[in-house]
This record gives sequence, structure tokens and C-alpha cells, in this order.
Amino acid sequence: MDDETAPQKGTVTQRAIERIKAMIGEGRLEPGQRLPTERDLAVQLGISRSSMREAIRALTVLGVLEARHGSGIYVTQLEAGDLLETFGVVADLSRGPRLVELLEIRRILESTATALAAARITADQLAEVEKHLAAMNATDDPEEILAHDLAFHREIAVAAGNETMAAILEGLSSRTFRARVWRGYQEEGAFARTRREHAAIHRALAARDPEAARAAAAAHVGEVEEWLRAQLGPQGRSPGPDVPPLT
Amino acid sequence: MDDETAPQKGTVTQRAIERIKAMIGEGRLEPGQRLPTERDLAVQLGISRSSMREAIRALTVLGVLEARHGSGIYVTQLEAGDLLETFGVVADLSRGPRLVELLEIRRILESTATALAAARITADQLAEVEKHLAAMNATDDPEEILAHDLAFHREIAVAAGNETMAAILEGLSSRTFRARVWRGYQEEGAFARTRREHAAIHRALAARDPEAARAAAAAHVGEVEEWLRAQLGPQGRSPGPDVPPLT
DNA sequence: ATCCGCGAGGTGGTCGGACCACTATGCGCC
DNA sequence: GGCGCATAGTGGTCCGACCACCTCGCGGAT
Repeated sequence: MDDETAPQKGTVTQRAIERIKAMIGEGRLEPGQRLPTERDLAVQLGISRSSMREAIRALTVLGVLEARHGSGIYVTQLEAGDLLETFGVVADLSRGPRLVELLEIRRILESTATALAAARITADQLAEVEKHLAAMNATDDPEEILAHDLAFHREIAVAAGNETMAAILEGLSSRTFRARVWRGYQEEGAFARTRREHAAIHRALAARDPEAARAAAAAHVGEVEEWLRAQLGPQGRSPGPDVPPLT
Repeated sequence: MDDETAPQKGTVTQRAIERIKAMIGEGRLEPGQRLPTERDLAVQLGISRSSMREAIRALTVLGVLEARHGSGIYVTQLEAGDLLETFGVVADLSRGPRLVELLEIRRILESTATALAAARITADQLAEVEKHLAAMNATDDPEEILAHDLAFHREIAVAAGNETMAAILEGLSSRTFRARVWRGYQEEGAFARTRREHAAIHRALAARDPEAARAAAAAHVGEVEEWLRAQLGPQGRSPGPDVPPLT
């Protein structure tokens, strides 16, 4: 009754976003459930369809809603992967010192995840890890190496048993992020070193040795971290060509 | 030249989002810089103002852009706090087993951050920590305790020297998140224990003892984590009163 | 000459309607 | 009974208008 008088805080779109978020938070909207149509929702919240669409778009990019053309709007499964997809944006837009900070976080999480994986990994999962390890060593195509490298670490993160952590690590290792950092790193003949480090991680996993796994993973990420730190130190500028701002 | 023919992938809004993100990623749009008007941008990208507004709204909720009514659209400083604000959404919308996973991640990061802080914290920062510790012990108002509790950990995270990690921890400790979990936790007379744990963390910081700090922080978060795990185990339901879905 | 105030222009915010693209459903035809 | 197409309904896009708010410069008062 008392909420009929508009609180008038912020834009109507922002209010609509909060309303829908609240509905989900309170359990009035279950994962996978279909929402009313844009037009109905707009009427229910007393706003125009344009504003409602902006709210839906916002919740869509956040991974909370999913719009299917011609079908309807649905709540996602609200799983870690859905909601943490935006984490990749942070990695992609960060540069300079923040890249080092992101790698530091990845080192902390990746080492812990690898240690957990050493204790929990199943035979099947270990076989999957070995598959990517072999594929990584069997080709010279940087694209393919990168893909299997990502899958290698992803499999380990999943084996650690924490889906959320796996999703965060996935974001911290997004294609564009690694491509940017690794472009220079691997040009310095770091392939061999990378292979040795991956082999060490695999050995620790196969031996079910959490401490060795933690150390190997920390060293693996730490190598890249140190290299990047050194890159930024001397010149203080982020890599890449300086493109003058267009009109 | 070859990009003049529309690639026709996805919705025009999604394409606009990618375009603007790319402009920022390539450095053509600097942090803090003002963008052209919505109307001009729409013309430049060859889409309607409505679609452009949806793209801008999307980038706004991601913390990449900031729209000031009557003034213009600006690129944010792209700092950790700006981009990771959405991380709180994850915490707010997660429930059940995922809450435990989030606490596990917080335990890993918070313990490491506290260890780093023990080695790096300045006298001023330590005084600030003590201020919040004292304020926390001087009141019985749960709201105020929660606020100083958040500030206590935030100050430590900042002292660790990794802004990004501080921002993530901030998201993992968002008001609504903690309020939900702590409501039940603190009702079990955990105030005294919490105060002891905070005191232990402070002692380790004052003694500049990283290992003790790591252990104290891990135990602090671990306590809540274990309690929550126990809550979820027996009944398999998320805590809190079972409110029947409202109409 | 300096300062203050107010008004005009420009900006994002909201609205309503129209049409297009796609999907799903069911009815009728084979 | 099964298949295919017409159709209604959905999200996607566009347009034009108006509103609320901020900014800046012009003009007058001091």
C-alpha cells in the first residue's frame, strides 16, 4: 500500500532494475522462469516500454536475464558462469599496474585451486587434463596452444570443486586478456619454460601432492607476473601502438 | 573498408556495446573523457538513439560509462572499484551452496590480503584499523557494528596494496550479502567470538606478523563459512524465514 | 572593472507508437 | 495420424516528441 507513492529515487530505469533484482532475490522469480512480456512488465511497473527495455538490457549484460527473440525473457540459471561473465570485461579493460594486480589475484586463486584439485581430482578429470597437456605440446599454432592452455587450467579449477572460483579464474584468463599479455611474453622464447611448468603442475596432480601443486601453480603464474612487472617498470607505459583519438 | 558492410552478427545494440568497449580498449577513449552525445553516437554507429541508449545503459551498469543528466556521458576512471561494483550483484543473488563457495573465495583472498597487510601496513593505516575496531566494540547497534566491520576489513585490504583485491573483497562483503548471512550467525551469540577474532587479527597486524595474520583472518572467515555449511547441510535449504512467494 | 544572477541552449531521461524479425502454436490439408 | 503453413505473439528497431537538468555566457548591478 505504502509503495504506491513513487519513491522518486534515481531514474525510473534504475528503479526497474532494482525491482526485478529484488524479485529474484526474494525468490519470486525462479531461475529459468519466463518473465511477462516487455509490454506487460512496463505496465506493471508503470513505466514506458523503452525504459523497461533498458532495464532488461542492463540485467541481460549482467547475466541475470536472457532475452530470446520471438520467445520471451527468461531468468538465467544464476550459476557462477552466468553472473561472472562480466568479470572478463574487467580483465579486458584493465591495463598497466592493474594487470599486475589481476595476475596477483590469479596467482593466489590458481595456486589454491590447484592444491585443492590435487587432493580431489578424479581419474577422469586427470585424463582430461593430460589430454590438453598433450595437445598443447603437439602443436606450434599459438592459437591452439592458447586454447588448450585455457582448457588445461579450467579443468583443474573445476576439479577443485568450487564452481565460482573456476568462473572467476576463467574471467581472469579470458582470451583477449591472455592474448594481450602473452603476445610479448611468449615471443621471448618462453614456450619451453611454460611447458616445463605445466608438466610440473601435472606431476603434482598425478602424485596427489597439494603442496607441490600449490607451489608449481604459483610459480607458473608468478613467472608471467614478474615478466609483466618488469615490462611496466622501465617505461611506465602499457604496450600497444599509440592510436590518436579519432573524431 | 571491409567493415563497411554490416557483419550482421547479433543485435545492433550488442554490436554498439562491443564497438564502444573496443574504442576504450584501443585507447581511443581515455578514462574521464566525455563522449559525443547520444544522438551523435547513434548517427556515427548508424543506429537509432533508442538502441544506442540501451548500449550506453549496459556499459553504465558495467561501470565503464557514467551518464550525467544534462551534462553528458563520460568514461569512468576504469578503476577497480568502478568495474567490480557489479561483483556485489553476484553475492546478492547467490544462495545455497554458492554462498559457501563465495565465502571460501573470500577466506582465501582475505587471509592473503591480511598477511600482506601485516607486512606493509603503515602507522596511519593501523590507527585507522584500530579506530574501527574500537567503534565496533563500543556499540550494540547491529547496523553500526556491520558498518565498522566492513570498514575494518576494507582498510586492511587497502593496506595490502592491491586495489583490485580490495574491490573484490568489498563486493564479497556487500551489505546485503553480509546482512543475510550474519542475521542468523550473530543471533547465536557470536558477537563475543567475532570480537576475539578481530582482536587477534589486529594483534597480528600490530606485530607485523604475516603468518599469524593469515591464520587469524582465515579462521575468522572460516568460522562463518563452517556455520553456513552446517546450516545448509541438514535441511538443504537456504537460511532465513521461508517467505511464501508474494503475488 | 568586477561580480552576480538569470536565461537560453544543449544534454540525458522518458514516453508513445509504429513497424520489422523471429518463434511457437495450432489448424487444416495430405 | 503426421506434416506444413498461416497466424498470433514476442523481442528488436526505429522515429519523433517532450521533460528535467546542467552549463555557460550575456547582461545588469555593484
